[in-house]
Amino acid sequence: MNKKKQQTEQTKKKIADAARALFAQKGYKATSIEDIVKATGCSAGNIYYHFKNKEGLFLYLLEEWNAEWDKTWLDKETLYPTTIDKLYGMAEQLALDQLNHPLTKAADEFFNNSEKARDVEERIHEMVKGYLDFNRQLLQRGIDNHEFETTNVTGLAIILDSLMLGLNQHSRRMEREEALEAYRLAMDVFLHGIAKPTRTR
Amino acid sequence: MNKKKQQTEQTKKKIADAARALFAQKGYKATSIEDIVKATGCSAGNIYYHFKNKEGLFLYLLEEWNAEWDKTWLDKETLYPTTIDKLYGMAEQLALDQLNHPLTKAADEFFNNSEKARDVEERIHEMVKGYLDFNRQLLQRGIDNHEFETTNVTGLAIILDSLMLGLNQHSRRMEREEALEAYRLAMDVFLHGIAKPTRTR
DNA sequence: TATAATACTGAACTTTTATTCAGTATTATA
DNA sequence: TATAATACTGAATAAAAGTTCAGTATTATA
Repeated sequence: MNKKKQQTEQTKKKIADAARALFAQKGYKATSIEDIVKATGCSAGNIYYHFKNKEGLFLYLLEEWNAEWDKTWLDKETLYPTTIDKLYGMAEQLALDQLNHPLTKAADEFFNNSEKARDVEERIHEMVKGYLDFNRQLLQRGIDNHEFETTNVTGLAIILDSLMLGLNQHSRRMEREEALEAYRLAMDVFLHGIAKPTRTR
Repeated sequence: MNKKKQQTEQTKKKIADAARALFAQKGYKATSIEDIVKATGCSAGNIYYHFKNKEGLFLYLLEEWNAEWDKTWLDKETLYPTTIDKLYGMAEQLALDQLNHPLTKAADEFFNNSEKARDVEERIHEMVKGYLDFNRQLLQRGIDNHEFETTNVTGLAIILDSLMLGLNQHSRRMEREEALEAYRLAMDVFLHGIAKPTRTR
């Protein structure tokens, strides 16, 4: 009850690694099962033995990715004293993540694709909810700390996610420093706005 | 030299109208040429007589759409006294446009699709540049009017576009009023930020 | 060792869909 | 009216790519 499990783990990892690299490089649709077959040396059938289908394989990678993001974040988070610092930290991590690991492009393609099975649609929806919850909790802490003056936490969570989502797309055309700067600027604006402080709001 | 041109115009419009509705409803990839054939009653060959290919047809619709957006905007713009008002007005128009005319979803699918011809990639890039220029000019006017305190106009143009881009995605899951409110809130944040006005920046 | 379970192969299947093109019909030109 | 140009037909093409499955090999179980 060991050599089998070990083998399965190893093969699954081999497929996942190759698929991740290919999806990142070529995009979701442009990466065929045949490509993964060539890259791994294992058969098409074997891929379908370990993963439900192409969508399932990609979802697996997405969730693995999310889990790693969370882990990295938890390690960092305590280092940031204020919520404002945390926000800048989050923006930086998102920027770096995107620069190092361009699965984001394939993810956008996947999310925006019109032909998705019902269960896939649901899992994506769950993920989005997860991102929003993350933002909501972060912002709520800022409110509790009296760092922010706002009531509509849910609304702001969406604004923040929108900002990151959009930047994610734009930063694909940027160099490393440019991207990092853009994410910082986005946080500046999110926190302080651009209007002169007349504050007639 | 008349009945022919008239016929061409009419057919082209018939195809464009049907395609627009289908793309909006089903998405880009999920809309087949066959669908358009059925909806218009004209043959597949005829579609290819009037448009280079499926991509070309979609690009035609996109550019038509952009042109209309500009026209609508120019009509409204003068009604807004300050740049701040203009920004809220722009956000509202984007929200409404998206609510009434969900070609945006298909457009995202199209933009994010990994398999695009070189010339298509370029036309998309031109469009993005157009959006950024639009933002840049708007913001520059605000600076000239001393409404904003900022120097990095180009950076802010990207931030603004990112915000609208991301909201565009989120607002698909919203009702009309909710979406409008989200766009307004986004503008509030863009202009004033969420941090308490300590302004240690 | 015999049997069951698991891991894997790879060719064939299936389906989908954009695109073409030889040929026809309609309208403009001279 | 003859000829050229334009508008259109629709069946055939063609190529891709995800998925399946009957069969084989390897390992666990009893």
